[in-house]
Amino acid sequence: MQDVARAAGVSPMTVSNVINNRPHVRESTRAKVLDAMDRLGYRVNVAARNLRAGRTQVIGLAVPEVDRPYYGELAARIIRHARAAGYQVVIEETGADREGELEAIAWSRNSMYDGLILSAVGLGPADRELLRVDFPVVVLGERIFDGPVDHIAMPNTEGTRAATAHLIDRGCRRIAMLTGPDLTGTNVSSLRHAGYREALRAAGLPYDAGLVVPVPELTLECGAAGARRLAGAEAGVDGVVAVTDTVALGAMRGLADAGLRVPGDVRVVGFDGITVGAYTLPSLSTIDPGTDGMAARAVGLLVRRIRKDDGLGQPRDIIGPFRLVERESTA
Amino acid sequence: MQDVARAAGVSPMTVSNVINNRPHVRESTRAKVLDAMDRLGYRVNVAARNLRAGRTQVIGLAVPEVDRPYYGELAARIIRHARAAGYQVVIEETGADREGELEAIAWSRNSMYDGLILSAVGLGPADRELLRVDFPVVVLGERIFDGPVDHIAMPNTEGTRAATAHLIDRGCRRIAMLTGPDLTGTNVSSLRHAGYREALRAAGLPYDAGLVVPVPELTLECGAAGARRLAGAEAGVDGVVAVTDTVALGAMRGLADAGLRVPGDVRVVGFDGITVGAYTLPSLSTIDPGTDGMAARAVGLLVRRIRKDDGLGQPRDIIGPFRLVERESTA
DNA sequence: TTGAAAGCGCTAACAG
DNA sequence: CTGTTAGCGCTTTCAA
Repeated sequence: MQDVARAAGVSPMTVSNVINNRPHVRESTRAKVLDAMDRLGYRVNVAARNLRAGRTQVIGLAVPEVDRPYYGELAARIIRHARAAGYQVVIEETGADREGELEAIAWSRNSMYDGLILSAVGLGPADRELLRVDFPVVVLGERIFDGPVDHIAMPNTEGTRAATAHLIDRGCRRIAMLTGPDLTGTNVSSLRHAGYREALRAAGLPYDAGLVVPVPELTLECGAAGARRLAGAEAGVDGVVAVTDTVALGAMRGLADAGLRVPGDVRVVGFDGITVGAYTLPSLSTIDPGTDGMAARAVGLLVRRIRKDDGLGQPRDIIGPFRLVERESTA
Repeated sequence: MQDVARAAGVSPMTVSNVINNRPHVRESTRAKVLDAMDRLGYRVNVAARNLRAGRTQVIGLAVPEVDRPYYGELAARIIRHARAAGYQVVIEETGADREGELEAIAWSRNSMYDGLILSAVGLGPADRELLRVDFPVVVLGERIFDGPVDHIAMPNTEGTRAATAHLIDRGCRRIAMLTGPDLTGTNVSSLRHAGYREALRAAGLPYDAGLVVPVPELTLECGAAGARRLAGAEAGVDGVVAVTDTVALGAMRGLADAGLRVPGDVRVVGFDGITVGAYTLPSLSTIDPGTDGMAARAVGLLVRRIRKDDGLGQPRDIIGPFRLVERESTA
């Protein structure tokens, strides 16, 4: 910048004014500066600007795993909304555990980001105080109500209850659930499992622990293996509620491997509304939590916190709406 | 930091030494400093460190669209390799066009990133000179050979040739291709189309332009629509080569909608080796270009360029190996 | 409309 | 083992 100023015969301040399109610069001066910038191939140094400004225009996004379709779609939407608000997004993987999530928070405070969107699956109400940081954080998807930060939850229990009720509605009577490994606490699996259980109770159906199959990871592979295990162990299963769409897609594969047809023998419903579910054979019925809306709200809230927008007041707890999407897998 | 230094009764330099785990700090001093840091809730200011160091430990990754499974998986792998090398990753979307890609390069030069991995689909040999920047760039996936930057190409033509030959091997004689919109130049679609054509010629099969169906975007939706269009317009098609796995999955859906069975009536093969293809019904045969290997090489090369590692010499052009993965869709 | 001075927070180089 | 000096490149403030 010094160089440009010298080459243009002006002060660095004037160069700065030109770069930032500030008024009160004579046209001829502006032209001289632009010309010098061009000749010298000048680029602003973002690091210096950040230091001076005390912010980076970068937000962090911490998700369990980027290559799970749901998080890929979530990340894409967050990136777009952030960009629209003038922010770049750095993606971190937490590995779907509590430690990774806490680490993401700790890192963020190194002022590399102006704020953090944390898609949490491992944190629970007990970690409430650990979220008390002097730094804008929005937590997505986990149920830590009345915590110190803004929080956008999914309608986990309600959605799964609706999904299960939908199967019952379609005539299923022996409905299994494929869940994650941990049914204690307030993680996604236990909340969705609760919804499954509530729907059974509401319909007067028995809860059979043998029909609840935990899978170690929420992946296609584990979903397929879980479904095969289920098909081998339990007879007469006519419905499967999967904790996520990815697990559901794996399950449809596993059921086919076991010689069961979907929806003929077994109906299947997932949760998340990922795109590919609309195109599989059969297409997958699911609970759509409105991912784009969640992304928009998360970015919007975070940006307002970063800008210290008053009128936001206390941390907010938001639960979005959901929509049951009926497709072929429950037809 | 000043504050910490004052609180600990030492100089800022000593605080810096403690933070960076440098030797030659007496244990008692280190303890005092750590204590002061703790009490004051001190965090290093990354912006200042970046300014001082002239680098950010951040690399940019520009991809067409984050929520296409292939790019999601690619991004995940790049993030992991980058992290292992001590770098964070910012993801930018180019929107799959040349302008977006050039913009990504221009932005990067604003020294926000130490380097850029550009997954290019719109740039062509004509843009070779535009890549001549004083800034480490690795181009992924596009065929700009002998350009000014390192370049990791996919075996587009060879892979599609093998995929098509595989269909011929399986007895297909009227093989269609679903491609992207542009078959001129050196984009992914035209290169893969060339492989398709080569394989037909090698087998002595006629090339029928009516069997080449361009789709406007490489999405599930367009793949499905393209397949339906194909099924309506051409009779006796017994094989489909899709330009990507995503298009292939859409196509399997579209063929089913048209009453055609895969692989009974029509065999389908894709390209990219995305995970979900192993779990669909039927599972998708594909050309696996070794995405993780590409990601590792891209990050490795970029990091060496950033570190000005000599011994790398001239920009490199690398074409990875590929592997035909035979699954149910071509059984 | 333009410029001079000062400092954001950190660390390399060197001195003690 | 610890401290001093200086400067990375930018922009806010105030003066000309």
